Formats: sequence, C-alpha cells, structure tokens
Amino acid sequence: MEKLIAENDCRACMHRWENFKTLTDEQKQLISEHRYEANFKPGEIIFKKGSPTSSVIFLVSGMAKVFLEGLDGKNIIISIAKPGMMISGPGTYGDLRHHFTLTALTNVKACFIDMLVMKQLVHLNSSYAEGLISDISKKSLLMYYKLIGLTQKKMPGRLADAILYLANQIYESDEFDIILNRQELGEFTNMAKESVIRILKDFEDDGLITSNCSRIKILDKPKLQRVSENG
DNA sequence: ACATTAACGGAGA
DNA sequence: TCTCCGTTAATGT
Repeated sequence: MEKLIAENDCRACMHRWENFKTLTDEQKQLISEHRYEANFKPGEIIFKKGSPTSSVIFLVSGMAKVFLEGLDGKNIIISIAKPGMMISGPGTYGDLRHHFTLTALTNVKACFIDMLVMKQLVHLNSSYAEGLISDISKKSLLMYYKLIGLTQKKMPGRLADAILYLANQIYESDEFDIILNRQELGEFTNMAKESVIRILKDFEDDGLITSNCSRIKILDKPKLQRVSENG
C-alpha cells in the first residue's frame, strides 16, 4: 500500500525534469492534481501535428520519436524523447497547436500535465520560468546545429552525427540497440534508407563501428567524430 | 554525390 | 499468405 501511494504521488517523479527542482511542495502538489497517465504501444501516436497543446508531456518510461510531417508524406525526425525531458512544442505560446508529431517507439507510459497549470507556474515562480526558457533555448540551439548539419554535411557526416547523438544523448553508451529502423534512421539524417545501409556498411568496413541489424557498437569514436566534423 | 527503382529473401502477423 | 524490413545492384538526376 505504501508503495502504491509513492507511485501515485508524482513528487517522487519530480526529479526527472531538472526544472521541477525549482518548485515548492505546494506547486508540486498543484501538478499532482492535474496530471494524467496513458500507455502507448510502439507506433501509436501520442500527439499529432495540428492537435491542441493542451498538455505538456513527460515520458515515465519508454522512448518516442519527435518528427515533422513534411511534404509528400516525408518525415523528418528531429529528436528522440526519453524520460526526464519535457515534451512541448513552440505552439504552446503561439497558436496553441502542435507542430510536430510524437509517436511511441517502444511501450511508453506518458504523463500528461495540464498546460494551464504549467503556464500558471510561470507566473507563480520566476526560477521555474527561467528554467523553462533555458530548456526551450537549448532545444532551439540544437535545431540550429541540426539545420547546419542536415544542409551542409554530406551523408557520412550526417550518419556519424546520428550515431553519436544516439550514443551520447540517448543511450549514454557506445553499444546499443537502435530503436530506429533503417527507414527512420534515414528520416533522422535526411537520406534514403538504402544510403543509410550502404554508409553503415562503409563505417563497418572502415572499422568505425560494428552493426548487425539493430545492434550498433562504436569501435573508434575519435574517428567517428572526425567523420562528423569533416562532414 | 546522391536518389530512385526493382528485385529478393527472411521474419513475423 | 501477405506485409514489412533489410539488402543489393542498376539506373537516373
């Protein structure tokens, strides 16, 4: 019974997002009273481009992909979401709509926090507000460098970036099972899946990585970083 | 330097 | 069986 209470009280979960540390107990309680959980299977849409930004989302468990729905049904994956990250769009303080779609890559438990409450906290707590701006700014910066990478790097550089991103930011390990398939890896690096396959093989031939199906292991990280930097 | 297309085999529903 | 995925090679831009 004790355990059940702990699981339902989101104060136990609050440490997951850095910025929740700025909240008072009372403010945390406010969030506790305005949050809702839902479970998703791989491939299921958590929210869709165009839908209202009525909640901020945190993954309790699992991973999801954040992607833009471009022209001709072509997607651009902009990031992978995992627990501890705030997932909300720039539409939050704009047209109140999502501009990207979020779908589950694994089994996902997601926590939906009422957007009105999140906005209320901005008024109540200036440290929280600053942390929120900081979070949004970091994401904005990432997009700048992603834009440079996608437009000015060649394919090996882009794929090296993707592998380093997954290793450093997502899995925090140099060996991992990618939850992205080849198609999605292409959507993340703006290349055809056939090119992804060919360049993965090139990397393998050059001793940078080993890859069989979903398992990827980085063998020579400095060299991979050089490929990333040299485009 | 890349995308596209076609074709094939394997895995899984 | 049918569909999805990974892979390869040939061809197109």
